[in-house]
Amino acid sequence: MSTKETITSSSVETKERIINSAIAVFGEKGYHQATIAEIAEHANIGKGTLYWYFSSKEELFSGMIEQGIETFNSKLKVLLEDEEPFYGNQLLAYIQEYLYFFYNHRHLARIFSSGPQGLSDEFRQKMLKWCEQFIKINTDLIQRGIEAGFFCSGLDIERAVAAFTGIVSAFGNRQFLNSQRKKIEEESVFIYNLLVDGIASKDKGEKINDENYKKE
Amino acid sequence: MSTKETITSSSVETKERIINSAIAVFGEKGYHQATIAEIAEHANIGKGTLYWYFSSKEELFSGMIEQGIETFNSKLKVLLEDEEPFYGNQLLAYIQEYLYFFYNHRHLARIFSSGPQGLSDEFRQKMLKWCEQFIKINTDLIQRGIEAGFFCSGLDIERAVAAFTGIVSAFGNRQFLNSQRKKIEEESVFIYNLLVDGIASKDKGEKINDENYKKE
Amino acid sequence: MSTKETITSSSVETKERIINSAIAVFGEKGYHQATIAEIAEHANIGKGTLYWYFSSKEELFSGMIEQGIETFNSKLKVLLEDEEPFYGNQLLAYIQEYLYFFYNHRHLARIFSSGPQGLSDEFRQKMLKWCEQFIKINTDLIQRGIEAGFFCSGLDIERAVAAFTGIVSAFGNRQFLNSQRKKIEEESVFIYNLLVDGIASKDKGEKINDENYKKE
Amino acid sequence: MSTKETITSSSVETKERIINSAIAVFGEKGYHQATIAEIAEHANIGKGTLYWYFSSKEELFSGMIEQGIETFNSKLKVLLEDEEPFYGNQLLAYIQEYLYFFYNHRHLARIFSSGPQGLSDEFRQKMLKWCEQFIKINTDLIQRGIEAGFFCSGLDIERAVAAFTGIVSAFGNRQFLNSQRKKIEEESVFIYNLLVDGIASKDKGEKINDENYKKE
DNA sequence: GATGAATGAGGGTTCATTCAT
DNA sequence: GATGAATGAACCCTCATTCAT
Repeated sequence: MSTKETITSSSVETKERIINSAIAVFGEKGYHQATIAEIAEHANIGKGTLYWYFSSKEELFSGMIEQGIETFNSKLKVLLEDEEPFYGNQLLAYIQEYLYFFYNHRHLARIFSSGPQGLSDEFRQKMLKWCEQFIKINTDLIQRGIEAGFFCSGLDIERAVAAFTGIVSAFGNRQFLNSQRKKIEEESVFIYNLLVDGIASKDKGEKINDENYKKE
Repeated sequence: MSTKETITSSSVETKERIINSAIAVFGEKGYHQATIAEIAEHANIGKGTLYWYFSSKEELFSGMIEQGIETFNSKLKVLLEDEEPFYGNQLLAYIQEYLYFFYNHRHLARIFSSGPQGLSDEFRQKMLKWCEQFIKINTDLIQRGIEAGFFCSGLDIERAVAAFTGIVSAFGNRQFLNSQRKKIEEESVFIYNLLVDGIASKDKGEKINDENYKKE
Repeated sequence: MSTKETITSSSVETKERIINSAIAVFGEKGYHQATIAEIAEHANIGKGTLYWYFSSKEELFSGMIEQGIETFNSKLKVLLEDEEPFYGNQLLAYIQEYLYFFYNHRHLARIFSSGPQGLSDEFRQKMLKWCEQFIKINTDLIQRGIEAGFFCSGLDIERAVAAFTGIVSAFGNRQFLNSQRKKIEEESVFIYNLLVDGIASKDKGEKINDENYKKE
Repeated sequence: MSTKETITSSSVETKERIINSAIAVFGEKGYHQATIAEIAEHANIGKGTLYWYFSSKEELFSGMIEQGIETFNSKLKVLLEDEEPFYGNQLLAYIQEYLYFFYNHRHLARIFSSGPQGLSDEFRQKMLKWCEQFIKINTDLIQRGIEAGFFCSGLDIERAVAAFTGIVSAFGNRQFLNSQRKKIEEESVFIYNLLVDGIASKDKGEKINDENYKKE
């Protein structure tokens, strides 16, 4: 290993350590309540060092999220590209991955649902971009389900994506609020079944469709 | 009307004005980014006056949320106590009320989803209490659905509540992010149908149950 | 005196105290080396109080200079508007006023000669405006001298103003460097005589004019 | 050329490059606003390298000025030692040299006029020494003029030096502020004539002397 | 009841300087 | 000789809170 590589690897290590500390501290306290001093201390570096790698608190925050999002997105993409003959299995794996991620990155989830209050327009733009990417992937998931004949052909995709995201987020937050990790596999199955069949008993009233809804 | 009453009514008015300003400013900026100065200015009073009605920023915040929650909860309770013979109609009305509230009180929604980061333990306790109340009401809703034979008898209520809350929140946030009001009625029907029947086509694979899941 | 007046007068007093402290501290240390903490301490107020009156360090600096400049300019204007039959007396009084001011406001003088390095464009604009005002007043002085037949009719006014300003500034700085106040009256007379007759002996070589300069 | 010499010459070169960068950056931004990082970058070296040649920012600053001053002083000295029969020519050449230098080294001029605010006592001492050297040279110039019978024999030399320095500095700064090079030759003649004869018309009132001044 | 001037702890950021490589 | 990552003291500024009027 050459000197240069050593230096580089050490630099990367420090940056990694900073990001991990950022995840820990931002995750626990939220953006505004977390302090640079605490993050630096957590990473065992001086405050100034942090500024060698990130030009501002916001950039650190943004960099941290970006990394997480990219990791997450790429994991989801891999799952989507899997050559699984039965779509249902793919869906189930996808839901599990989602819950795992929410469990391990509660702060990211919270940031996404709480919105980028009090941050720069630049950050807002980035958030928007991430959201779009995110929705795109989920849209792909649903789309594929329709193509596979798994979901109804007339499904309103946009709404389905919203519902899907909402359910998974809620389960993620629930894990956080209870501060205890549920068996993620069980939860995944529950969500899967809800999507597949709903939760109504089979002798329930009819579904509402445009026709009978208008009659009311 | 005696002088005292006049003063009192004026006090109530002022407190009301402060809360409304708090809703406006906290709603726009979030807790940490909103300042007492701005809220006081928005309410056309001096900062000192605000402290006469609320002993701290956090108390104001907490008071504001409490009011909103209580309004919301009581609305939902009224719906639940309605003597509606068909549970489905009740459920649909409930969903609509939910979405309307989210649309009109986006900030509260955001606060709930963003969690109580960086606030006192006392506040955290209150949040927990509100959450419990909230979950309780939703649990009642689902419970009633089971009793009415509308929902499956074996339904995991806790999970169903989480899923329900998540879906509705997601639709609420979507309205906010897109900055355009969707047709709430249509969205309600979509959610209703998802709960009733799921979104899968009817020639899909079987539901997963404990037995076939273990086999994988 | 009404309550309101009392409050106002107290506010004015505080602001005045801050400006005086700013004069003292900026004057001694220069802009970048002076700290808000020291100025506040010198004024016997909290740091935050300073920000109630001035929105930034630069605004305080700028406000301080503006006040000084305006005081100075108005003093000079009064001298110019004096109904003095003999221009020479007016000139002498003007020079004296100048030296007094330089002696009492060395920092202002220094700021003007050192230029607004490291400050905002807004400040730079203000400086430019002040400079113009300042040059305007001095130009009036010289102009009036020409009209009174005191200065040569063919005098290059712009250059004369530059020379005049330079001489007086140099005497002001000299007082500062030596840290001892010379007898300002004597210095004024010296400057006056230099302007009137130069410092050459009368059997010196001729003045240079366009003709004999070209011959060289 | 031996290796050692090569290294040494390279060292000298590097040091030279640092000083030139210092001139550029200090000149543009002023002492406190210039950063070591920027100077190093401008010189295309690492920050650490700069500290190998100069032990501190202040020492760099001081070294830079010293070099400039010495260059200037030696130029002026050469002019003084010139064997010119007519003093007026020497004076004129001196003035021109002055203006040229100011034009080419505006930053040094500014530093001198802005004073050593916020720097160490050691630096202040150096500044004082340089000032003295500088005044000494100018004093020599004026002294020589008196000896040559060009200036009045009773001239107050100290004051004459101050006035002379002030005038030339003002013309130098003017060049800088206007950002356009005046015709230095013309300006020199103006200054020369002002020194020789003043700027008053010849039917002006009398010079003020101790006798008639006291009468007022 | 109402006000707003005063406070000061606390946080983000800069930058001269050091030192291991 | 040369480098640049690491450091931390110091500074400007914000803002919740208080209190005399």
